[in-house]
Amino acid sequence: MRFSIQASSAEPIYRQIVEQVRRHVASGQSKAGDELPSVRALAQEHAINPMTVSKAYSLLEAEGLLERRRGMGMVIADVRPRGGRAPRLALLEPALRAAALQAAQLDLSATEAQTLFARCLREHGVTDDPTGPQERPE
Amino acid sequence: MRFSIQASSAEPIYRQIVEQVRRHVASGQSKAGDELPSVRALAQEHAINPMTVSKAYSLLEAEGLLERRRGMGMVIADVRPRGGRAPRLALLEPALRAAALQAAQLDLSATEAQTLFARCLREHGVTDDPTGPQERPE
Amino acid sequence: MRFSIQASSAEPIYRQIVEQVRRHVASGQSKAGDELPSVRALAQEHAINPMTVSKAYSLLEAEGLLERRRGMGMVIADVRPRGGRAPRLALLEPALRAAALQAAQLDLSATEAQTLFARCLREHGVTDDPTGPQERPE
Amino acid sequence: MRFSIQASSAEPIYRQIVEQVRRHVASGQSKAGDELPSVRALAQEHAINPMTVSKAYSLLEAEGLLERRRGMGMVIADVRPRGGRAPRLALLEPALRAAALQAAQLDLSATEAQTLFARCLREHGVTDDPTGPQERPE
DNA sequence: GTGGTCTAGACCACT
DNA sequence: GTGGTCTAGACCACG
Repeated sequence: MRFSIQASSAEPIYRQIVEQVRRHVASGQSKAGDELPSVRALAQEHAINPMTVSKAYSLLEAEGLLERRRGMGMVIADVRPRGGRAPRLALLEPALRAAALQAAQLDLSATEAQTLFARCLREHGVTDDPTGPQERPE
Repeated sequence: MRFSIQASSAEPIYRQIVEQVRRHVASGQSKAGDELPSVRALAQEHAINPMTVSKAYSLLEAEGLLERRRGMGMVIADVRPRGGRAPRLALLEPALRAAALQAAQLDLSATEAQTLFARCLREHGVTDDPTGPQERPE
Repeated sequence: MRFSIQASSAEPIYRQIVEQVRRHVASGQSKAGDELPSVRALAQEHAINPMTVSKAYSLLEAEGLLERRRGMGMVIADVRPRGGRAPRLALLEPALRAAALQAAQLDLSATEAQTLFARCLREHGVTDDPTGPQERPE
Repeated sequence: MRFSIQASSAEPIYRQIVEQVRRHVASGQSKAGDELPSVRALAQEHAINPMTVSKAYSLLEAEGLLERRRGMGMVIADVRPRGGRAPRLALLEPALRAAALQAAQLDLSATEAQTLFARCLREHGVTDDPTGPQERPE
């Protein structure tokens, strides 16, 4: 599993890790039993403090998303494989609700907002190319 | 001008105030000379610390968006009405970029993300109905 | 709220704090809105590192038992006032189950185990006196 | 001799083994000369690291409870059979003291705690059926 | 090798 | 004043 850490971001480093693991699991890119990079390895790779990584892992363990295999590192916990897209959309919704609120306060039109969003999606490589995990529409 | 303050939000209170004033002005819902609620009134109404309100107002004053009228509180400064959508869209873009990044990490399709966004916009009353402040060519 | 911290215990300090807050709330000795000692105050009182206290508070916040009042410290969250004894007994049960398992492996009789438990309860000031929390000999 | 190992427990695996052997011997269910499962057998049966089993056995050997018979594995050492209940009760007491402390902090009554303990004992098959060594307390 | 805990101290943000 | 974050380094426990 590859992490992208931005020390300059306003989002705390430990939280960047937490969120990325959550999304990685929710999107099915990580499955139960998959190993995570060791605290020390991840810390060294991104030149951050091991305790910062450890904090992120501990939170994920408390959340039940990770399991500690003593002496052997952390692995993705055996969370129920929640089939549909629904859980992933639920993770995205807060960000979109916040954006919609801002659009309302800015008195923009729906088309303006959606056109801008479409551009942002393209810039991040989000398309309708069905190459990802296949799932039945609900 | 009505404020919506959420003490439980991750966004600092003073920043919530700043952003809401910015959007209100950018969208033309507040015009030069409009008065803002007094520090004490706003603080009492939302049960927050007056210093927090004062900090927000001071930032906006430093930004040039507000002016301090002695004995009369703060009023919207005489900023040139910037007609176009461009500035308002620029204010919205960061939120949408963040959402697009999350959609990418969640491995969602563009259609899924936009369908959800459309729903969020509707829930916040954002439509294509041209009832808001019209764009005025200079 | 008074804390009893034993640095020599095998139980980590941050966990001692977490458990004591949990029990304090479960037993009704702390109610929603009650303030906790500040991180620095608690750290200084027991000569421990502020970060250790902060870790405990953060875990309790993630658990929903505490709320952060920004710039004003932590308070007991508005958890549903769970009336009965049932939740409190549930918190005690794991310890008693472990003890019962040990009694079984030691091939002790029920009376022997219960007599010993009765003595332990007395030593900790647990009686049937229905007058609320009494001072306990330490 | 049957072991019950829980990798998910907070108690270290090696310690689970040590404690179970101790109780087995203290209760007379294992006698001097009885063989223990081999390190490899025990490790394989519970899918744990052989070094973990070996560590437990070594501790017990250092304690004098086990003896290493070359080529024959470990056997229970020739410890004097200490007839009384006192040693066995002493092994149980720490668990009960911890439980009593929790009961005190939870502001439970003695009767509540003991009723719950009685149920836990029954669930583990601990009765007053006089199958073990009889003795009169005090 | 793994993660856990704690310390000491710095700096930041919010109220 | 409050808590949050991060660092650097130490020591421990486990496998």
